[in-house]
Amino acid sequence: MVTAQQPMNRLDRRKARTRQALLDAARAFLAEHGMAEVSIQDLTEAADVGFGSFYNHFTSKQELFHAAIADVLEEHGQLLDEVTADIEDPAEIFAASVRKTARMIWTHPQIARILAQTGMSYLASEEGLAPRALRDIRRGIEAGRFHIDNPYVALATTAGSLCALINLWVTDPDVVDEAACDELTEQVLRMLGMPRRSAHAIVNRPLPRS
Amino acid sequence: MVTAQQPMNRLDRRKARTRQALLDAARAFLAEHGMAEVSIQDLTEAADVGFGSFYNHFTSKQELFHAAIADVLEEHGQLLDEVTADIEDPAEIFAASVRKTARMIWTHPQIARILAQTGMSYLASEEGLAPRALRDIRRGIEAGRFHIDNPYVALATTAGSLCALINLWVTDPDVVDEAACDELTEQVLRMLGMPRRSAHAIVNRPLPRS
DNA sequence: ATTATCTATAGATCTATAGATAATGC
DNA sequence: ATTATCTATAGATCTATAGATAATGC
Repeated sequence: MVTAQQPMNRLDRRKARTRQALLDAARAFLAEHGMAEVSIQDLTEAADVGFGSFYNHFTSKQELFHAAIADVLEEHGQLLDEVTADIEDPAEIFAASVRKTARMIWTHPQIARILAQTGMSYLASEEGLAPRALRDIRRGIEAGRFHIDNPYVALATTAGSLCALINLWVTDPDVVDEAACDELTEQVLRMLGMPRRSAHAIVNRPLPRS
Repeated sequence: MVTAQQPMNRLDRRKARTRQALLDAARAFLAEHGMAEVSIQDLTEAADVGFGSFYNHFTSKQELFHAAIADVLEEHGQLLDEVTADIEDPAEIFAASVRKTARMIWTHPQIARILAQTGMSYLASEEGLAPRALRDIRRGIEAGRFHIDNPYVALATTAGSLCALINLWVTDPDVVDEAACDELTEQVLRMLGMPRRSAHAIVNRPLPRS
């Protein structure tokens, strides 16, 4: 979603603000209750926007939710790119991505909750973790650091593990701490065929900036 | 849910039939569309039951769906108990459970789809895979076959991987075959700290009867 | 006689739109 | 003058229940 290149006048900005208010409201509901049981009226009220304005921007709840999720995936992807920008080794990029994603339960709780509830359906998506993880898994295999046959299965396992950890945290916050995040990452690396020793070493590296 | 011990007369049987028809309809919808966007009317129509009869058995959609999911978890648990009845080694019980669960996409597609969509929320549940997996993971640790610190994290990872695999199959059936199921199991075993060699060996054992 | 099922319906809620209002562009 | 927002509302849909009907118990 590239921002418009046209000169933005005040009218356009107001329109964008309304749209964003609706997207924000949708995200809040998604994080809290999933996609279920929300009326358009609830959404416009939460967004503090006139009911009819909804239809200036979206034709259905579905469409709004999809747009909101697309934004979430995009933000997640951006974040991972930042964190891994200075890393060369694909295994380390992968590890940092998983560790950072797990830690989003504290740094970006809303995004984390939405990922946990909807992420699984977007494994084949072109945004967010999926394409990046797939890329790193393939590179890792080429570099001889991972030993698996089917990258898609490995991706599913990684994504599923992360979603499950977030879900675990939602229902039982005390069980999940930073050590648990790193342990999960270590387990995922083992799963990809890394020796126990290397897997342990790699998750104890300092995690790059925010 | 123990079946009533009272003598079942015809009236009771009819009542049970109606209830079951509603549960079956709910399962069909759950497998197909998740919990979203189904009216009670849709459900009673699918069950071929008068609309008002719904309220003889359930007070809300939620309640019906919860009962349906409880049944699914129960059936899943039963199936795993059957498959692992004759196995002693906790690691092997665990492996057989995971392999069998993955294969349910072919043997029990409806249950598989429901697990994939709702399973993550029931990680703390007392039914189905969760308590069994937790038991086997703990036993495996005691027996020195698994090497992990946090059984809950391991459970989350296992469940998440399975749900993700099922989701992958739903969106892209060709990617998932029996080999993929066994590879996933092998990866989960590695993740639990088994040496690569043992993990590979254990998923190539013949899988007990249905 | 009892009990569950079914049909019909009142009331609530939700969606989509039309028309009025307010803000901005030129 | 144009464009987005807001308010009000018609029509559709959905829930919960009351009362009639059908099936079974005794």
